[in-house]
Amino acid sequence: MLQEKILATAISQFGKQGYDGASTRQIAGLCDTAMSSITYHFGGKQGLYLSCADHIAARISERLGDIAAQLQGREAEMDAAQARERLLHLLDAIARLMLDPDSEDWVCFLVREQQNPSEAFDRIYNGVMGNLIESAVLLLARIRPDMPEHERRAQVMLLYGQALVLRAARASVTRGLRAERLGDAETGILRRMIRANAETIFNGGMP
Amino acid sequence: MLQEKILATAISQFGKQGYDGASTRQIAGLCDTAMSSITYHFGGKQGLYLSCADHIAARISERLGDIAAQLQGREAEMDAAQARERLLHLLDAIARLMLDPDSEDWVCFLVREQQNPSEAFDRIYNGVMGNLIESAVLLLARIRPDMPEHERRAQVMLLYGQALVLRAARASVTRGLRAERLGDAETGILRRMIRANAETIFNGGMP
DNA sequence: GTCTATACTACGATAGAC
DNA sequence: GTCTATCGTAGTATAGAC
Repeated sequence: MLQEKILATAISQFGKQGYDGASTRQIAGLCDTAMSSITYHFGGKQGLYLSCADHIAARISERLGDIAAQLQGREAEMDAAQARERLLHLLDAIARLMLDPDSEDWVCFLVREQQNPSEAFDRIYNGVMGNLIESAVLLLARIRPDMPEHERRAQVMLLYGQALVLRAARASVTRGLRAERLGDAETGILRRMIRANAETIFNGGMP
Repeated sequence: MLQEKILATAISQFGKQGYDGASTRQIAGLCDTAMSSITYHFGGKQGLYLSCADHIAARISERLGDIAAQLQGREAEMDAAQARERLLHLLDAIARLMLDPDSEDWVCFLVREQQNPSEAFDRIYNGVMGNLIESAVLLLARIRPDMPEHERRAQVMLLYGQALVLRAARASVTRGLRAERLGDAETGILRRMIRANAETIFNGGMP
């Protein structure tokens, strides 16, 4: 399917080079087609970019949607131990996402987009990201009912930050770990430590 | 000074729009000068970009250099309690940096640069960022001598990640906190929680 | 639907006047 | 040092053939 090929190529190019850096000519060229195909199928560069955002939202759903769907509205029924396991699982899934080479392009797209959010960010946030944050907040409410709501929200963002850094500051992380790249060994350590930190934080302030 | 004005404007534009998105014409225009001034003073767009990197490294030094300088080589002499206070102070300084509106432009520059690191990233990393990471690793070694070196390195990156997320995913953080922007109230909570999390993590696994 | 042609704009670099 | 003028290149958009 030409449209899908263009979409995948565009996400890769936008992710690598940013909106302005990527060119429709080059994207079309990589798909062995003419630039005007993009106009025809997506209405232009801007339209292509927004379609990329929708596609990314769909991919996040594919990958994390199961977890979020299982949670949908059930957070309130869980006991603290169940909620804890679910949240740890969610955090690990996000960490794996940030470490997965296959997701590099579109996570880069997303990180770039957050630097100056446009309509594309709205689509992704409203599509799935917001749900992932809200689910985590609800789970944390079961784990730490003592904590004020606004602190729980802050805590969720900080927990996600530990995963995000693995992609957003990849260049610093590889150097900081004195590694050439994040291989299986580094990946394993980082995932274990994110989990351990989260568990420690869940217990924080509680006897 | 025209050169400094161009530099400040360029950091802002590169930060907001990325390397390709920013244009030398526009940067010159914002400084009420001709585009060829950039050629004259910096040798071209690429030269200007690298000068921005050096300027950013200098600004990080201004702001965090004191902390790093005080630490220079003294980490080994400290006892665990001193090291703990120093590292908490360093983390808070970085968190404040990520929250400070004045640093928005150049932190954006840095986040963008990490998406596909060039020579500009080398200059900043070798200039100051590497030192900040290594200092933190040495401090953590005093606090958690039981922890293997490679885990300490990973832990430092995760701790920094909690601060980084405040800038790199600002759009998600403000929405996640249900805030319009990160004001004094949110800033205070986030800084307190980063500190509390770090303290908890320092104790993690220790009785 | 997909291609070729072309129009139009904006960019970075550079030469030369002052 | 700073400016104007110009060149070549590369971008998006669009019209029209097939």
